Amino acid sequence: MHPNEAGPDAQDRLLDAAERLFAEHGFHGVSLRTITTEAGVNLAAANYYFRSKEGLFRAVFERRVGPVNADREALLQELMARSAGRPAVGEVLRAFLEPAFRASTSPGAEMFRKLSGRSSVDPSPEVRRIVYELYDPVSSRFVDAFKRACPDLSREDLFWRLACVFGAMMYVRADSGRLQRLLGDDLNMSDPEAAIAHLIPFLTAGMEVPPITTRDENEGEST
Amino acid sequence: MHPNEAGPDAQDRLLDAAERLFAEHGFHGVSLRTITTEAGVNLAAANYYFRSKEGLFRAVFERRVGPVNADREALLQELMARSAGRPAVGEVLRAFLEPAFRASTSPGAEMFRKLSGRSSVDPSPEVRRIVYELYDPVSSRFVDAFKRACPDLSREDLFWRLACVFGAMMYVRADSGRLQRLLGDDLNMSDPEAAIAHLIPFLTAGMEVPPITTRDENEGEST
DNA sequence: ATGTGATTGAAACGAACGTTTGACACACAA
DNA sequence: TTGTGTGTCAAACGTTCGTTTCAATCACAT
Repeated sequence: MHPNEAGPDAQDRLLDAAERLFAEHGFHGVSLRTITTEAGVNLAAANYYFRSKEGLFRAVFERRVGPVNADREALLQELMARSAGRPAVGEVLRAFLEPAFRASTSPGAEMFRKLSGRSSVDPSPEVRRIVYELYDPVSSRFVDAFKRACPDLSREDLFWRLACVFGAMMYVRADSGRLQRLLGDDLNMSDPEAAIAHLIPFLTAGMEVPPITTRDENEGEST
Repeated sequence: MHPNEAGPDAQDRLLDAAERLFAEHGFHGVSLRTITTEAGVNLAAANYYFRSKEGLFRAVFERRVGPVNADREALLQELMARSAGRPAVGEVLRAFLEPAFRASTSPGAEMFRKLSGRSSVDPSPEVRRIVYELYDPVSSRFVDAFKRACPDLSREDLFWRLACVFGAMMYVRADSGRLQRLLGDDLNMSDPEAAIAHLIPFLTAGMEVPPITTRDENEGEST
């Protein structure tokens, strides 16, 4: 390649610009022309490097999700070893949430958290599909961990409670600005440590509420 | 108007089709041609009745948000009177959540819940702006109610906890299908009564956790 | 019957979209 | 020096977009 020394190369500048603009306008809300202009590269570069607009979108996620998944796996494995397979639910939450908020403090990482949160409930099915494919393998291992941490919960109870966990995590990562409108602009949702410090106690308390539905007899736990 | 007896008129069919397609593909992910074809009306009808694509989107929301806001206002007013201005947080949650899930059982209303949840963190700022404008007046009254229900919480604590509340509500309304992928297709997030029954205990427990940050002296409560 | 205002219809508008092309510039090994 | 692969560039491809136009059509009061 012939770019060089100073600054990131075209591929990285493209990913950075796409990360920001996809987060701020959505996949269908921003054009490759806008992205490539912002990145300072030629329009054709996007298709050259990433085959298509969707390929660029996927590449933005692949760059960030890999490290998050690795951190989550490592924390979960360590937790499982330490707790002999019966972890406290608060510890599972910590292993799940910390990598999601703490992974890298670069300015691009904050943009990606917004993009990831917003894409998790994006109306476009192709957007959600890409996101889920990348997060699912590790997420399903955490579902197992939650089952072990809350053995008294029926699948239905766990379903609804994980909806609260995922929803809260996603809403904070998305940082839509709504609550700042309602409570004051001085408040800030982008501090990873504050997010962790507040979310874990809240969600732990919710997970520890006594079961609502009765646990079905034939629900085996998948050892 | 000259349509009649049988079936909804062009305007309503347009709103119904738009409600579904916006929910499934997003504002920028579906075209007026697709919407008008699905509604069985001429392409020009969308601009004729609603001035623009954005006008149609806004009209979809206005049709549904009005009743939700009215229900919320009524429940909150009744709660405030009954509790002499010091409501239990679980009751505030109930007054906030029940109208959001229960408002109408028509098939269109279920589609709108998805649309509303997904639009709350939509990457496009123009989408979020429309949604917030319609929900905010009543939502800010609920913020006050939460302040009264949790007088020991600092603004920062309340901020993070309401993020969990909004996030959980929005995630369940959005019904992205993610948790069904992880836990099983037999589970169902679209039952309003089940959502209410599970969310309220979970979120109440989270709201009642002891304060994390210390309450600032000069934070006055707005009587 | 006639005029009027509201609605529908087919067609076209210019603009913007994702993508492709082919010529050109560069680095580096042979 | 020559050949090869990689990257850049301006330009164009065909398609689709939101929106507008204007004539045709309808229900209905006059």
